[in-house]
Amino acid sequence: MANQIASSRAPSFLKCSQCSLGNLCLPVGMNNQDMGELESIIDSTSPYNDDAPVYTAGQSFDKIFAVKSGMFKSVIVDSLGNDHITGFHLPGELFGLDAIHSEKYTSSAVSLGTSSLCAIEYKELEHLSHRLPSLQHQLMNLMSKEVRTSQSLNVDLTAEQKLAGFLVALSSRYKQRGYSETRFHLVMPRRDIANHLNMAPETVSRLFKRFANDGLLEINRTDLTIVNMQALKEMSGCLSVC
Amino acid sequence: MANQIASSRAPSFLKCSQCSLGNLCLPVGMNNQDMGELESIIDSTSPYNDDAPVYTAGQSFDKIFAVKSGMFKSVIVDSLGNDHITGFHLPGELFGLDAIHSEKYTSSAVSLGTSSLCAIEYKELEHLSHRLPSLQHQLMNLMSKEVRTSQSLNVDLTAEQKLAGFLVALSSRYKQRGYSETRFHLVMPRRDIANHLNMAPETVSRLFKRFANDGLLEINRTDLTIVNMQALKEMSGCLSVC
DNA sequence: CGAACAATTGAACCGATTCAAGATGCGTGG
DNA sequence: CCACGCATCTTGAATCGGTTCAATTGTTCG
Repeated sequence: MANQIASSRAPSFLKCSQCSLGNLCLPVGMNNQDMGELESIIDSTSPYNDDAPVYTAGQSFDKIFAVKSGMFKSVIVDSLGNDHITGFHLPGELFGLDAIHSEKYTSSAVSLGTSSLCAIEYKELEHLSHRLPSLQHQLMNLMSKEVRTSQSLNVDLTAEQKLAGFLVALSSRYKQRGYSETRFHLVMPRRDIANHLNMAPETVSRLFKRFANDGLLEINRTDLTIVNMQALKEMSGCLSVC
Repeated sequence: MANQIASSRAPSFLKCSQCSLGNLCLPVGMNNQDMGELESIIDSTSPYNDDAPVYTAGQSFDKIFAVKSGMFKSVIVDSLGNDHITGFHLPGELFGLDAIHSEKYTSSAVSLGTSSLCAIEYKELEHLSHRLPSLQHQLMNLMSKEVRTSQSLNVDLTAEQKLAGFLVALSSRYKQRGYSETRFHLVMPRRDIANHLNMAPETVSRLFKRFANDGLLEINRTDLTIVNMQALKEMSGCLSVC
């Protein structure tokens, strides 16, 4: 609830360019005119409340999304009805790209707390990228990075390594977006962290306690301060970072 | 060390088009002229022997590859020196795409047994795809699919589910390429299967035995026959297929 | 044939889960 | 403003799937 509502009164594309495009991963190496073209296909939408779905698995795919504020999570559901959180999306990050292949969203995206985002028509983006090679390059880059990230999650790690790695990765993503890398809020509940990392919530709890006892971090509810980043990195096996 | 440089006597693109492009995933929905252009940037290389590396992690990225015959595996190495097999590559499949982002190969690719492949200059492919929208679309498709596949591997499954799912996925990939879906060779040793699925080789061994006892399959060394595909699919939780 | 390696089998062990309470925080309404 | 109730988080003890270690069998190839 801490995240403020984006009052979108001003022309949406302008607003959007200010609050999100600036630190969005797409416009690397694009000139102003290209940026203008990119902005023109981006729509701002009204905020999402807690647990509000952006899209649901199975829905036909048309847009990808960029987080403006707050946080979203992507969830897939297996045949037994168990769901699995494939990722959390921070401000400035894109999601929905995994749906391109099947032309349907393969996961559901849900807001954590109150969040807001920009929508981008994928058809238009693809079309635009024909004329803007740098944009296309950037898109492929993103996809490639996504592959690498989820591959590195596949290695077999202890619960300790996974949680340490999760925190280090989160920290570096916040840093990249201009937020503090040592202090931030764990917007998602323990249950979600546990689910994402394939462990029991109890294990997350025990580990946080141990990390705190060992002087690696301080944690109070959702308020996290990383004290010894180096130790966390080493503990994680630092695959995702090195 | 074993891999020599393309002894391309015949015009290489002709060679390659016959043995691989036909069931390669790229040229979906492309006309003949486009196909010709695609072929012209593809190089054929001479065969690789057992354990011969196509590229090594850290090498600067320039080409992606398509398997002509045999099998390759992709391996990443973590900071502790443990390696992890991120995937096996069957005839007709592409690999090396995960390197686009970092401009370096992030994994090593190694031949299993004797295998051969085609090389595609990524720069040229990217360039070509500016003029061929369908090719670009296809590339994004592939990347998106790759994301989805490695994401679905991240869910927490029992050893039984993982192995069953591995076999079902392998079967469907062979089928897609025109091979038998019920009988094929497990080219890779047990150790590699175990590594890929994050389990001990002993566990793979025990499970194969149980699957055989339960009448799900027959297995003799590398020679596998799937007897009860349906049961395997159900056992796997069939995330990768459904 | 015999060495070297891969695969199998058995038994002890361990990390993480599960189950079951308890503690803590938080919104709601009296 | 406090008390209640619900949800989340924490903590402890028992259990289990899968690993590890060790020994055996099987396979390949010089």
